[in-house]
Amino acid sequence: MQVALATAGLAPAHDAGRDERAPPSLWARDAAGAGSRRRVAAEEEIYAEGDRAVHFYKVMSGAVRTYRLLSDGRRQIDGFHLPGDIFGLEAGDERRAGADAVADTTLLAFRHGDRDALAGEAGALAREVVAAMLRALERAQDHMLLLGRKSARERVASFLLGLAGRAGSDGTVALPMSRADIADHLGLTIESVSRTFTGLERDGVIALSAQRRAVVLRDEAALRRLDA
Amino acid sequence: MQVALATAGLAPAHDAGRDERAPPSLWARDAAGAGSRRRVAAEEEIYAEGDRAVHFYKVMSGAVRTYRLLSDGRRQIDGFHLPGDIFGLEAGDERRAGADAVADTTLLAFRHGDRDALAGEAGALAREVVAAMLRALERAQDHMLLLGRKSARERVASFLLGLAGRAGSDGTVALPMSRADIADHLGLTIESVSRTFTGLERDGVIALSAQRRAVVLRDEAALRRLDA
DNA sequence: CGCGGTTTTGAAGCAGTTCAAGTAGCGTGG
DNA sequence: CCACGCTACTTGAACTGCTTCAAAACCGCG
Repeated sequence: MQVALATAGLAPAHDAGRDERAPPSLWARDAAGAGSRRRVAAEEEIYAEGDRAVHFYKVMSGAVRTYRLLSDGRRQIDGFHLPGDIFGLEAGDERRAGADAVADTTLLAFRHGDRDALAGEAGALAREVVAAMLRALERAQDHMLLLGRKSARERVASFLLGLAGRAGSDGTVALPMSRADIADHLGLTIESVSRTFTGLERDGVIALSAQRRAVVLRDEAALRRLDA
Repeated sequence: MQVALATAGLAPAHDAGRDERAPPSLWARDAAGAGSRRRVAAEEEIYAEGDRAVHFYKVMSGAVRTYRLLSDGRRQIDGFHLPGDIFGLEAGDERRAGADAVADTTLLAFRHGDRDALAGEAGALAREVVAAMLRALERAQDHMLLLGRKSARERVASFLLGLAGRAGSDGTVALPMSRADIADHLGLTIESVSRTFTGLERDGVIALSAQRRAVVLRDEAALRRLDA
């Protein structure tokens, strides 16, 4: 039940202006296209709201959150981005959301300007970008339904199923993000998230690992029923 | 604070298959491009979730809501579409949201297939479609923040300011939609919406018309403060 | 082994919901 | 033209799911 991108866009490229952050020196051409590699440590900022949008990214490893803030600090994480996901596309030339690494992360960075060039030919990346945009929109819809109309238990169920569907290998789901991140994604408090996990475990629907950062889906059918 | 499109997409056109509804006979070529005119009465369905997506639309007059449903009937309206807005673009060939007219409405309908043709040249419509997609994404983000983190009063304030910004001529905002529609858009109940309106009126922030379907923004600054 | 951060648990509070009337606008038909 | 009946909106009162505030348990780490 994740929402994907910050915002996607086909806006004209703005190559002028300072970059969102001093671009780290760890760049290198990559085989997977025109992207440059960038490494980000856990909890490190990738870009902030208001920054000039120069690049968009593909997650190679790790996990990223994109979020918006209210003036008093309330935060809404609109999506977690896992390996393979593209994020950071913007409609305008300014960041409408912030992004930072949830865990140690490796990214592939592309200039927004390249997109247009790439769009001309039948490049694989161009398709991927368009697909990412569309997926972002669908996820945003799903997430609005979740935030507007689902109970805490339903939200957590949707979240776990969504994660399982994306990163899920077997019935075990890794939770690279903190309870606070989950809470800010699901529109709940950390206490509610924790209590909901506990409740689902008590009911035999899930099992929590000792370190609390992984979940085993014991009764996926029950979760799907909750997903309404 | 509206969210715009159902979902936007550049998916390959699927000209086969039945249309979402028997296309009404009231079609006619229009000067504004390749669109055909379609009239829809208030509360009439334009298309339903699950329908094959054949057209996308531009609102000429009236108002449209696009929404998703949970199995038990809970509804989330992801956006209201006012004159000038484009909605009904889909990533896949199936409708992920339903749409119906809030009031008597006139639409301009375009085949999804046309989009690709139009995209090739530098048509005005093509630009408009892309812009609509991007706007939809930005609005979805704003709306997720609203649904996930704002109080009832803040939600209503955002909603009114959003409407004012779009359809707003002077300080008066028309509300073509019912309280139920507003509630399902803001993730509240009709009672909460009503009480919040009443509360804002009591505090001199807004004034409600006699028929309750229009609002005067008496203290826009106060609303903006609430918008956080 | 003790410290700092995260997660869980507990208890009280409250914003918004739910259930239940009451009121008002409006089209219909007498 | 007004009474009727319908539907939409508002208001009231009680309830509750989630939050808030507080503290305990757990974990990783030096």
